[in-house]
Amino acid sequence: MNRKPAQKICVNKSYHHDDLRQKLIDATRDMIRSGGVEAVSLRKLAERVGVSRTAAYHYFRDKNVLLCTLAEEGFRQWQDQISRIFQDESRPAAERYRIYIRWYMSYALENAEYYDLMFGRSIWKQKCATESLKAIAYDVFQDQVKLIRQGQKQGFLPAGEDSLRLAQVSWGTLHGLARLLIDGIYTDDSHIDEMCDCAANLLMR
Amino acid sequence: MNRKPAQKICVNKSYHHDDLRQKLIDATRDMIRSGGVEAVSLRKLAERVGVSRTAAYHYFRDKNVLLCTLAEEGFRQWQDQISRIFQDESRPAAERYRIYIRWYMSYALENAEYYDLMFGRSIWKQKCATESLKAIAYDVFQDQVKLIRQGQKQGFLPAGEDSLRLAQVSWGTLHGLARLLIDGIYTDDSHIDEMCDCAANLLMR
DNA sequence: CATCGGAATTTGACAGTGTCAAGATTGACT
DNA sequence: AGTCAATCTTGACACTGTCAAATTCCGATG
Repeated sequence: MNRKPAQKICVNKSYHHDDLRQKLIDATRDMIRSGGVEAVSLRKLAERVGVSRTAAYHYFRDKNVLLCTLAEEGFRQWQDQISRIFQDESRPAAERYRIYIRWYMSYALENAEYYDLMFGRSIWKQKCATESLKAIAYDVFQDQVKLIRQGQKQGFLPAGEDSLRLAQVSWGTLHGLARLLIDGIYTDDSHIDEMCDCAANLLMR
Repeated sequence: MNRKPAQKICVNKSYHHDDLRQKLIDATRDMIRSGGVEAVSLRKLAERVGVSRTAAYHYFRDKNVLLCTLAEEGFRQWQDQISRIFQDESRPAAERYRIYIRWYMSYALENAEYYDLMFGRSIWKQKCATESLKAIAYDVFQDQVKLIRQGQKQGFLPAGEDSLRLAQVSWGTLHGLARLLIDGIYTDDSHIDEMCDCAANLLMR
């Protein structure tokens, strides 16, 4: 129990950052954007923020919770952007849906690492997802089902199919294409618009 | 220079297993099946085979090459099974395609960890895939394009679409659904057949 | 004003991981 | 018998996530 008062002069530069939590989140987002989820290391993160290795554990139970927090943030923006697309009354509903498809794919490719975080196995496999993350994701999917049902009523989506199944399959199509491109299985990304249109043609008629 | 005859008396319990390479592959396959790609550790693998930590490095340049070898094996079986489905002349072509879709999904779910290896990011991202792996995967995809083109000629797939795009999108649909289920984003796996049928309905008409 | 509690942060430690460089062991061939 | 190259082991390094136990600090209480 020694410890001299000593260096309090130069203040809490070392101890007590304000809003370390937010700083951690911001830095993590940066790391994901540049190097992907796999490049996120709690130790590098700490070094980057200028704090000790285990400091983050005060704000996030473990690495998984930190990642879930980021993913949650992603889903909120995702939801915003989609609702913005479909609120644009200046275009016919069917065209909005085509735009949505193109937006989906370009978002996924431009934010590949972030998309991978949100929809990747690292977070969702075997009950890793936070309750609040599951909640927002479920919400987003429900929005999707509503849009599909609406599209069926408006006549540009096949009315014969069950709305839930149609939502699952149409999301599956977009997600599948996105993943195949992001993961590097489809190596030619110079015909994405054609792929989008082809998908749209199958869905809408 | 093949040293085949060379059968030592007995011994070599410690040094010189025969066909260690194959033993490593087999053990790795087991580990993948039970715990997934992420559960594969070279050290555990070595311990399991009864060999030292770095023994595997004599047969595989690194962990990635080992995994690619396994994936390659998977693709070969994959190709076999598909060609078997489409060679069954007792059923009409359109029905064969429906069967294929159901087979795809059930294979993916029953061999989730293996599917994840074959089509997962861990292998394909940023030039990790072996040349021979890329070759067989490309081959499988080309088969797919041929089947699509054939289906278009036979009239149960939309003739207006470009065959390549249609192959990309249809695979995308199946892959997307498989991934969403495997990765635990779709949590309800009790309506898979309905999802398959819905996908088939969109594709064929 | 001193002190004390609890929150914030650090240090130390442990069990993992992949992989490299060097050394040890072996069987086959001369 | 001796050599050689293939095979396998040992040692080491730099990473990783996370736990337990210190330490440091701020603010409220006496």
